[in-house]
Amino acid sequence: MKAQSLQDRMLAALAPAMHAGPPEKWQQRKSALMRERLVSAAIDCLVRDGYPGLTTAAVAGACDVSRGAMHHHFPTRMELVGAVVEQVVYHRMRTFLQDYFAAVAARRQDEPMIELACEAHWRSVQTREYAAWIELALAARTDAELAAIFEPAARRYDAVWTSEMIEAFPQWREDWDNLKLAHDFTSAVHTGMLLHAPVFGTGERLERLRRFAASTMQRLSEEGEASGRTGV
Amino acid sequence: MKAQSLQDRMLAALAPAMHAGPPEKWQQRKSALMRERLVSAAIDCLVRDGYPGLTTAAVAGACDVSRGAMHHHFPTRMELVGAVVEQVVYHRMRTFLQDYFAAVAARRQDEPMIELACEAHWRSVQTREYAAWIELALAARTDAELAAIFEPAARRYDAVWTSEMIEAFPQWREDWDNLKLAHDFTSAVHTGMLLHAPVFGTGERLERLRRFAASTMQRLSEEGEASGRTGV
DNA sequence: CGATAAACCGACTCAACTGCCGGTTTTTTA
DNA sequence: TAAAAAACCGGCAGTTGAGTCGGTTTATCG
Repeated sequence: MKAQSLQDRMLAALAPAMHAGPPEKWQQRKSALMRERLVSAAIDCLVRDGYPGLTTAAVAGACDVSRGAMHHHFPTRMELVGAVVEQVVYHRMRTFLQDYFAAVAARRQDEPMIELACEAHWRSVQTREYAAWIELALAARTDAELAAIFEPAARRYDAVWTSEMIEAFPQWREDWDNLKLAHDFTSAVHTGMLLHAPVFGTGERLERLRRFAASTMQRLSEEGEASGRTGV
Repeated sequence: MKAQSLQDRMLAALAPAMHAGPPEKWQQRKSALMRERLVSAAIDCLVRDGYPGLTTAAVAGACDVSRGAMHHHFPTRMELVGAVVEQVVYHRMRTFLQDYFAAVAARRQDEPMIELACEAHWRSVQTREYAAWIELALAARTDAELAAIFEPAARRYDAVWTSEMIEAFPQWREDWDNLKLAHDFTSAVHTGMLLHAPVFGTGERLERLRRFAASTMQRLSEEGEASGRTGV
């Protein structure tokens, strides 16, 4: 099935480096497990206390291991951060694709695809991994060392999205600029909504904004169809 | 002139506490001047190195004064942060209002007001003070001490905007929900654009998104007019 | 089983930051 | 002009965090 292979290709292009060797002696497996625990704990720290709260002591403590053990897997803090970045980028793509294609498979006949995509994106943006993404993106603005790791990864996410989507939806090709625009727009609005949540709250005011953004995308899509593109 | 008094009222509601005593002995003036220099230097630190980079040593150094002198004006770091928050909130409102009303005064007959407002907002969001606002807003998400200072100020900004605008544009009253929606929407999109700038770049891709957001607001405004509201 | 390597531990050094305080210079006031 | 007050200085804890290192336990292989 086409959607499945698309998912596979996009995820493979962003998969963390470690997902490789299948021989898997027990010690290698134990090591990989520990790395996963450490990365997950690091994401928790990031979400709870922000980038400055991502300290070696906090991460090691959350995993009930010593700082020495952690040093064995991640010699420096920045190497741990690098693993977190890989995981977060991968998870963002995976969550959105899974959610979106599941919704497409289950959709009623009259539901527009673009609406499903907006809703899937909004959900993907509310995960703890995306909260970590935001913390990293913000910190990277003023931390050159982090930017050297994060920004290439963020651009890679963007590049994968762009290159794969143009191949997956050839019928949008004449309207390609609008699909990119829709993606940029949705990303910007949803990120901005998360940032303004302390003021906007999480109730009707936010929900109204979310619906307005989705209907704007709906309209953009209809305009594309009207100007000659065949429906998706 | 009505616009002038509106500005005055909105700015007065957000003005920093220190703008008061007119007697002004030389020493008081000197002290106020030093406080301004320190706050301005703190904003520079915030923009350049983020909230963790806002250290007492960096701020004092940027002003060529000792940490001891700084301690005289701001006994703790958080008191300096409080002054920065006041300044940033005030500046955001001031920049937008001045820019907007200047544009309105100089507009050609066929230019829609909503377009001017979007452009003024986009410009106000590109100042160093708004960059500082973003750093504070983000850091406040995971720093309870900062949140206790910043979030009330941010909500006050929001409340002033809401309460004054409803009075300044009574002809929008039937369409009031849409005006609030437009403001929330524009804030969210522009903030999201700033955050995605490292990926989107600052060229045509960003400009296209900005124009699309502005035209979306234009359309929202026209719908309001069509449904019975008189033009502004 | 013995040797080698990987996983893990706890203590140490070094640097950076905040808050504090005694002392000095400049301005105000009586 | 002398005393009081405000502005300013520089150094001293106390804390926290990153990175390093010798030593210990556990798995792997000959």
